[in-house]
Amino acid sequence: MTTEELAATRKTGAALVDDLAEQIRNRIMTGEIPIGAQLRQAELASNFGVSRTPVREALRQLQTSGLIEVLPNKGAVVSVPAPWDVREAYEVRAELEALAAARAVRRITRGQIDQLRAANQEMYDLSVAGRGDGVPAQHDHRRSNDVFHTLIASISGNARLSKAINDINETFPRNVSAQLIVNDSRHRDENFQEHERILEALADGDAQRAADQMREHVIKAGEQLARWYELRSSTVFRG
Amino acid sequence: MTTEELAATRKTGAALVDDLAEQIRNRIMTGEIPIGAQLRQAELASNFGVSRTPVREALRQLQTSGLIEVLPNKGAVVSVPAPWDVREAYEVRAELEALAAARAVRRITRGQIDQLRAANQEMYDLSVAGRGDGVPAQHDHRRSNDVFHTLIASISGNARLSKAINDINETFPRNVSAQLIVNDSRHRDENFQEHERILEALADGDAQRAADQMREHVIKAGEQLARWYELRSSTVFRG
DNA sequence: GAAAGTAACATTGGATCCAATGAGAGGGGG
DNA sequence: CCCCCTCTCATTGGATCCAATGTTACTTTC
Repeated sequence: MTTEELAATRKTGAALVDDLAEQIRNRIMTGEIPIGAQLRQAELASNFGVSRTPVREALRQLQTSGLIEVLPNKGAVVSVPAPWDVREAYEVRAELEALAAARAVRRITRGQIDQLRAANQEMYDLSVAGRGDGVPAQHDHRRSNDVFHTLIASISGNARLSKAINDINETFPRNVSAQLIVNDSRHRDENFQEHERILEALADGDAQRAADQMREHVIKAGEQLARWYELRSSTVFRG
Repeated sequence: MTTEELAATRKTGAALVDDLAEQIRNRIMTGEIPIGAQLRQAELASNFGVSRTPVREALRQLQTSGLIEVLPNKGAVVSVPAPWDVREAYEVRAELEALAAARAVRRITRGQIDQLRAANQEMYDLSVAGRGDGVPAQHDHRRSNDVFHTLIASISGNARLSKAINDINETFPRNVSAQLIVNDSRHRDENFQEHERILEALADGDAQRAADQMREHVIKAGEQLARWYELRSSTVFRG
């Protein structure tokens, strides 16, 4: 299908705009729209079968969340994350997820621990099975990883905390980090074991350890992502 | 002057929309536009001397940041904060500001400590002088308070952290907390002394204590704000 | 042949238009 | 007397319009 108007079964108002923003965000997150790419209003409008008006409102939302940058009279481009900015953001995210893990200790149930363990195992299996399979494997992997992290955040019982973590996550396309973990067995194993350590701390009811393990894990993930963007920018300058 | 078009000297594009969003946000933050109030596009448009188009984009930005809610075909209203939501948000803010304080310890200079001390003293003096003077005193007080907190955040050296803290702050109108502190001498004194304790920890280079004091201070402020909203909602239901 | 100017084209951006939905008043029926 | 229906008005929301700005390719000149 050339357009996705079928999916947007005649929504209207805030619903339509939010939906547009969500779909554009997804395309950026998955890398379908690459970093630095121009977002032309007319093109997006025809893609989604609407006029430019709601598209522009959706772009404003994405601008506010920092995923795109809007230059006066030049339009919107997907933000290219600076490595230092990634490190800063992940330091914040690490602290927030550490808080979430600490809080989750007091509220987590046996069933939820099993759920988390299953998500982690699934993520590992997907990584092993999908080596080199490219985009779909990365996509599935990212989903399981998101399940793991968002589940802990939601168990924390603080909706604002979940939202704050999510807001940071939505700032950077993360298909790249999935790529790393899927294709590099060392990263994959480390990632799996870090999750397991967090799980153990949660199961033990050790809030301090859960927080520390989570903080360390997220910082490490951020470092990998920052490195990837460093590599990428130097490649771009060469190529 | 009836309109503020003078201030908006023919801006255009993202600059105009951002400016509109900023001005509307200010009016909400100061209470000039009260909580729960309807925001009519046509009214705002004529107030600012523009058409409804950029106003709608500005409203989308405010919607994304959570300050207003947009209901389909019914327009935008200023969000009325639920007390539990305020507590949750301030728990997050407390953690972020604690991190900022801890990080600031390693970077703060003697001059900056003096600056902070001056801001705190000014805030106290303004509170004493402005008792009962109403809106202007509250406004000045809130500004000095903001200086104190944003300065520490900026000293932390993590721009994302500053932004995350700011994003949470911009979610709730805070004229009310200023009102509390200006008019209640006990709150005023406690606020002053909490700031002093944070300053001492910063001056001593004690990251742990700075973080703990800051966390406690912000949680307490959040509790006050939440209480205020509780009181308000029960009053509204009676009146 | 290169650089600068210019003219056509593409794109953004605010204003305006009209359809659609919602709110409220007035009137008719139970 | 109260309830409900309908008609009208206010407001939102997407589409369209036109001016303004930016970009690119072509031409002209040195």
